[in-house]
Order: sequence, then structure tokens, then C-alpha cells
Amino acid sequence: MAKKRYWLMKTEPDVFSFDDLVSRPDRTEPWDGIRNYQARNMMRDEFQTGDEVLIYHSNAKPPGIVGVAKVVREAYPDPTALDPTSKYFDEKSVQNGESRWVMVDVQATKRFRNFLSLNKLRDIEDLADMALLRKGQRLSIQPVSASEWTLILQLGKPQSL
DNA sequence: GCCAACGTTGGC
DNA sequence: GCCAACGTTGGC
Repeated sequence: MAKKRYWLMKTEPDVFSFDDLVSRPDRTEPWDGIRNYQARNMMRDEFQTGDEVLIYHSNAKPPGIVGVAKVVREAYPDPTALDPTSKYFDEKSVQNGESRWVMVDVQATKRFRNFLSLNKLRDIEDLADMALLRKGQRLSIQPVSASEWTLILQLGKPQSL
């Protein structure tokens, strides 16, 4: 088994918040609706069971990191691409007869006692190279380095769920 | 609501 | 393959 990796996933709390994840059975939910090739390829090719994920609230007031989840199921087809009633419906997937998108299942594991706002993260020198903080970075799934992970978890003061 | 910074689509 | 037009993301 390859080494554990660290990731960051964005979600809009008005659509699906960290608290929503925590309230699910087993605190687990399929992370559906990813419609970007780079993000899909990371999930499909690199995500492994046991990898850990920072959960980031985008389009929030304020935006920032709220907690931690872990990957509990590796990539499998995202069925919302084939569902005409879903907002994630994808005509081209239907034409191909199968979903071209994938999802993973994630389980909430820790909540940050210290919410780490985007502004706060920008103030931390050792995080200057973090993907999240780079200009124009819109990817909804991003890799996080081991050193970034360690620092962010220290700052966030996580408590187990 | 604005708009910068992308990503995708499709004509050529 | 180029690139203009269009759509989306997401901070502010």
C-alpha cells in the first residue's frame, strides 16, 4: 500500500456543509458533482482509502477550513451524471452510455476548534506556497503537502468526532 | 452584484 | 490546432 496522501476539498456550505457531512450516517457521504478533469483524475488515480482531507468552505462568509475527513471508498462512477433531474447531469456521459465522472466516499473525522479562515491562512508564511492560496486557483480538489498538513492541523486544534 | 481567472466548446 | 465566445468559480 502506497503512502498516505493529504488533500483539500472545497464545498459550498449553502449546498453541502461540513455539518451536513457530520450528520450523515457514519458521517459518510459520496463526494459527487465533481465536474473538472484535473479534479476527477486526482480522485481516480491518486485517492486511496485512508487518505486524509481538509474540508474547506468556499463561497462562505468567511471562507476557510472547518475540519477533516478521510477517504473511506476509492473512486467509482458518479451516477448523478446520468440523472436528468440532477444539477450535475452531464449530457455527454449519457451519450457515452456511462458516467465519465467519478466520486469517492469521505467520512468526517475531526472538527477544528479553530476555524482557519482564508485570511488567516494567507498570513502564515509557511503556507505561502499552498495551492489554495495561489492566485486564480479554482480547483475544487487539491493536494496538500505533509508539512502543510502538519502545520494546519496544529493551528486548527482538531477534536475527534 | 462585480469581475478576474480559469476551463470548455465549437467554428474554421 | 487556434482562438473567440461563453460558462463557472469564488473572493470581495
